[in-house]
Amino acid sequence: MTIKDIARLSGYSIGTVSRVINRHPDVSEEAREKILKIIEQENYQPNANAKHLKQSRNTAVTVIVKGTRNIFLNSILEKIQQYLRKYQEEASVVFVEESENEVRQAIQLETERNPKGFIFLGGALEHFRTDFHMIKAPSVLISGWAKDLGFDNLSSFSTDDFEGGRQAMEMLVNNGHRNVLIVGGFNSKEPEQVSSQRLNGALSVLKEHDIPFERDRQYIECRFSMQDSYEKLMDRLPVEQDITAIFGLSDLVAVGAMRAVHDSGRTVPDDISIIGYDGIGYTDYTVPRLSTVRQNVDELVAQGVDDLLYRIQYPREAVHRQISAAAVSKESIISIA
Amino acid sequence: MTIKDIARLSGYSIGTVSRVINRHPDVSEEAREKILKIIEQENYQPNANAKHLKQSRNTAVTVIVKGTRNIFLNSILEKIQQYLRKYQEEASVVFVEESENEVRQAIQLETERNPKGFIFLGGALEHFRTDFHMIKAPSVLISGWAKDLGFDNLSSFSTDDFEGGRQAMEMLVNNGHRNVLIVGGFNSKEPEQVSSQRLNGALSVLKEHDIPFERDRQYIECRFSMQDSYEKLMDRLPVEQDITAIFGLSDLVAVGAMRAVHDSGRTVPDDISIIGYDGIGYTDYTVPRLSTVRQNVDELVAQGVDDLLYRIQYPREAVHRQISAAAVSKESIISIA
DNA sequence: CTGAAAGCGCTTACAG
DNA sequence: CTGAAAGCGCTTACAG
Repeated sequence: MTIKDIARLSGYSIGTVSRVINRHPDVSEEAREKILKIIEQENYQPNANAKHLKQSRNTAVTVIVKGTRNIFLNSILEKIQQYLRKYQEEASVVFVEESENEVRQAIQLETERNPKGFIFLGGALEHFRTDFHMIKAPSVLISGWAKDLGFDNLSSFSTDDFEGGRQAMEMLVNNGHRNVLIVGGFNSKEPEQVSSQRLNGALSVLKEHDIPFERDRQYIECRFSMQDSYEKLMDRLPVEQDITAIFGLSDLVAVGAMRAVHDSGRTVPDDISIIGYDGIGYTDYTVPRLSTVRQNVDELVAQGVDDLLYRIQYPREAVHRQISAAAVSKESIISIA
Repeated sequence: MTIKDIARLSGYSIGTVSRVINRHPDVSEEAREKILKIIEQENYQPNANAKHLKQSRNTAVTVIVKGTRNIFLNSILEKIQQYLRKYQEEASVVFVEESENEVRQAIQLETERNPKGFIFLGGALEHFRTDFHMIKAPSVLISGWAKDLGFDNLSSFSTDDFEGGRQAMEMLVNNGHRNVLIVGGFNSKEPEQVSSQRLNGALSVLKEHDIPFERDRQYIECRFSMQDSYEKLMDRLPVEQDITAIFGLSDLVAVGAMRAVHDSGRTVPDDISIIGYDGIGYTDYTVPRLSTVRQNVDELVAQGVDDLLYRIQYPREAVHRQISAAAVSKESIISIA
């Protein structure tokens, strides 16, 4: 079943059929209806290769996952693929190490494969700032905030991370914790980075309560991985005998922290309370269960993918939206008030 | 830069250039060398759309992941993508729920997109047995054993799961455990299913040691997820006061089991020792650290992908290979000998 | 608003 | 072993 068959069946030329398929305006209502009906009847699917030969665009949306072994991003990826599938869209996927520049990778992919759109899962804003202007395809950043970069082909959908950070810290403070460690991310450079937002939200709560926080000592940078969190904390916990709580800026960081607390001879939550961020399923099965700030992954994915598919069809300006999160209290926090 | 440019630069026709690119035998050594040199010089990449328009094959390899929220399969997926990338190959990915028929999905995808090859990550042998004959593209099953199905376009690479199951149970038995529960998978139907292999390996060890095992009572079916394992064991643990060890047929199952043991008022490993299977990174961060049978993911991926790419180029018969695994002892097992 | 035709970049019988 | 040419299924100026 090709465009030729549809043309024959409808009595119009292949040119007109093509115009109908591509929503070209200069087609009579009559022709459009008749042709659409036949396309439907015959369950005709245009050949993507032929289409993109002309347009020299690839048929797939390319998803770029920044970071490996990241359970949270993997769970988003699953949802994205399943959501795209509903619209018969193909998801091509590329995993980029945290140390690599994901935008440069995308630039290279655009030359090699020319995907019709990019979805970035996570990412370093500095790379977007310096390199994204080279990207032409409609793109969306999920779990990141690109509004202030001002690219007209880059939308972004993220959790309201400042507010999420606030909620996490409020939960600790409300339980009487005044001496906390915050762990995760690298926040010197980009204030819009998700980890900075979460950190700043948390700090704003401390400030409101007049709780002192020595940033150099009490904020610990590390990758969003169990391993890095664990190693950094194994170094620091021995010299931090007074802290009563840890806010891990991602669940993986919090899980690494739980293990480090244990290995440094203290107990969660009796000696140290812990809260994470993301809401990965695993937080229900740790011992103790991990309190966390649950991101609304379904909403992030639905809005992000909808926006991208729309902009692939009908160019319009990028949109930026924040989705609210909710802290969830579990066994890993005790009240010391 | 198109095939035309290469033809012009080399002095040969585009037909000959095309033959060189596609490794067609009927080309003189002289022409081949000259053309390859120019291709190299100019860094020419054939246009995949044009190529596949003719061959009407999609440019991507489609990876079908059987199961969502499966950390182990996600980690394999990451490696597969990175490995394919090295060869400039595109990975299109589809996640299929455990309850769905992954082979029927593939059949549909083959009609819609005609990928040049399929990689199945995990899967139910019964679906392969009944439906795979409809698949034409070269395929490989990773983490599954398809040798006995005898399809000539389906290779398979798996861990030697019988041996892996043996190692896990030997570790328990050597530590004095004689009253164990084995949890995970659905083993009534397919003896070649990975879970059956692991189970049978474990049972063979018990038999050698003359340790009794009431299969109906001591083997518990469940999905390879934390949640299902947790729920099944919360039901069963109260009535199993005598057991001293649990073998989870996947790490996720073992993690769910750890939590269930805890919630039923017992302690790991003091009351109940636990060993898992797969070797996901998380086993290093649980409290206590989880003993497991580590699968050699790098090897599975390297061999599986190499075989598939080779067979896409040069049809040959499917290969089936088992890769050895190694049990790793950690804190979740104590000796009661 | 519509059709006829050129052309996208490649592969592959066919003829030599 | 090689070239000329048809054709894969589509899009899009061009002419009407």
